[in-house]
Amino acid sequence: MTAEPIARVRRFNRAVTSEVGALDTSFLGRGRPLGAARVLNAIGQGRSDVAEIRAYLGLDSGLMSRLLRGLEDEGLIETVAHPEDARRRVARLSAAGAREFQAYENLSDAQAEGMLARHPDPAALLAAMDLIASALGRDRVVLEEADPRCAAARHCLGEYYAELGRRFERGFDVSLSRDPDAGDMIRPRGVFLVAMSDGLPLGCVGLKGSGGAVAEVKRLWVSPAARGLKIARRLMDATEAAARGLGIEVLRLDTNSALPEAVRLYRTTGWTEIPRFNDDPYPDTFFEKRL
Amino acid sequence: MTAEPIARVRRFNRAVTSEVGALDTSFLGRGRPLGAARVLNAIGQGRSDVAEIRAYLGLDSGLMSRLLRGLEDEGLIETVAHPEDARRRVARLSAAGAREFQAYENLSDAQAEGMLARHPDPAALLAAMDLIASALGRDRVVLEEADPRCAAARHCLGEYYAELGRRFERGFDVSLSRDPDAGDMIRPRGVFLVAMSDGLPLGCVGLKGSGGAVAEVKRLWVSPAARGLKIARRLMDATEAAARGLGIEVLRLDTNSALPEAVRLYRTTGWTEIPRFNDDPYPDTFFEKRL
DNA sequence: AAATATATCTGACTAAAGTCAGACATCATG
DNA sequence: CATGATGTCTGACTTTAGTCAGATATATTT
Repeated sequence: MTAEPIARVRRFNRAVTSEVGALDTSFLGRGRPLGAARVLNAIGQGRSDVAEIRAYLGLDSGLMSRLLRGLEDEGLIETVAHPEDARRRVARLSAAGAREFQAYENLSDAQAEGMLARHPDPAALLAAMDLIASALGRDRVVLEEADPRCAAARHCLGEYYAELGRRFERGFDVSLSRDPDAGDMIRPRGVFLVAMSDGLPLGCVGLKGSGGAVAEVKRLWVSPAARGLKIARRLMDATEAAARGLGIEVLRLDTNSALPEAVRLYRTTGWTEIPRFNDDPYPDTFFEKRL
Repeated sequence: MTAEPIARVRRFNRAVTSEVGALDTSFLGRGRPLGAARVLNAIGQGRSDVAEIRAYLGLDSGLMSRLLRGLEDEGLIETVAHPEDARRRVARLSAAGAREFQAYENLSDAQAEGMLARHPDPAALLAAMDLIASALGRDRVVLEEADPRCAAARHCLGEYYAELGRRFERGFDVSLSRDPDAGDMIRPRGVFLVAMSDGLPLGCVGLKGSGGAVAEVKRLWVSPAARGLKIARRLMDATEAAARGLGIEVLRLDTNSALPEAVRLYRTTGWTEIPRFNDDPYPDTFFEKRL
């Protein structure tokens, strides 16, 4: 790494600024000023409360009012009083507004698709984008309880299995492992948590309950794009809190010494190593924690 | 990769847009409107011809004229007629303007430094940024003749040696290899080419001449951030052209089967495999091309 | 019920950005 | 040297974004 790190960050900034500038003008390309386009998009994304949009876009109340009136005159939105508080207003897209919003979506999709299509290694490009977006949005990673069979969870589990396949010398085959039943990782028996960053799942963990006082932590995974951001730590803390809420008294987990970051995390967060407690062929290290 | 690729690109766009927005407002933080700040920066970056700046920033001639007048009134720039064409004007920073430009530079540097400092793995972040910036600026990669001892060349060679160290089973030690003399890769004996993308060196190649009709191609390398963009191909084509210009009739090179992309490139671009022609311990494959 | 707080709207304003037509000087070409 | 093209400048204009001070209606608190 001889080249100046700061110069490289600034080169990156220049590159994306000109690209993003092109994106902005494409928004203007639909003959609508940026302010109005931003409000239309905010409404299209599901923000309906006018005050919420105002806070999100950082707009003055007077300006916001005029922008809404303009979109209404164009027939793109409708506003009504909030059912629970008649001072507030809620906005929603009309049929024409939905079409217009979709046109903006299509422009963005086309731009994104073009960028991928032009690159010789789209997977590498996506990995780099995920890394940067996760770094910039590190404060906006939220943990959500999810069904282990939902799309976000399946994405995480797929990546988790693929990574075990790469890291274990003899690969990894889920069918040989004791794949937990989804029902055991849903309330009231257990929970499944996904770490989401602006729509992209970046990590997961499962708490597999049995109905008794002992439960198992399974499937802890964090995307390579987000390692070092303390997401695993947050997932584990949230799992423990959920376990306490379910009346669980003892947590157990199995892992493998080929995953040293995981082992290190357990050792530094109050887990104690215990003898093997199952006959799964993959794990070689076992931990327990009393809550 | 279950998650929608296009959704991931758009997540990246959102993340950098808000970051770049924050950068823009920091420019406004110095009490100067964005237009004037952009012109000042363009001049600071060495663009002096007014027409060129106008084209670069996409400004109307009237607006440009007023922005220049404003900066002149502030005492930040001076404009004079172009020495070869009195219709055109050239602008340059005054001492006060240079200080003001430096203040903007420092803001940008601090922002870049902060981004790196906040990340757990700056090297990975930089690699991702290089990859994306190279992908976005792929059309702006230019080949330049350089001294093999200059900073850009040394950067490339350092990365090249490091990569050989990783790819060869027994590592790589330059001192055991036949390191060409810099003088042999400079005109009139040879050339050294560097592929530059907005200031960052992305690849290199050396033509090592001996004064005779036979010369050797050495040190072909392309940054992992820019693989697949046909830079190696362009470097080799430029090398051949330069060799022809130097009156060279036969090119040779040695390589290693641990570098299959390189071997594939040579095979598909008119090189023919020949018997070993040196006793360097590292190469195991040898090629020749008649010009 | 009165006082206060909140959310939106309206009118009057400013700053910045951008557009357009024409003036002017200079250069290139026949 | 006349003609047309080019680059900059000026004045008059519009659009967009944003600010601020009330006005109005509704909710919350005392």
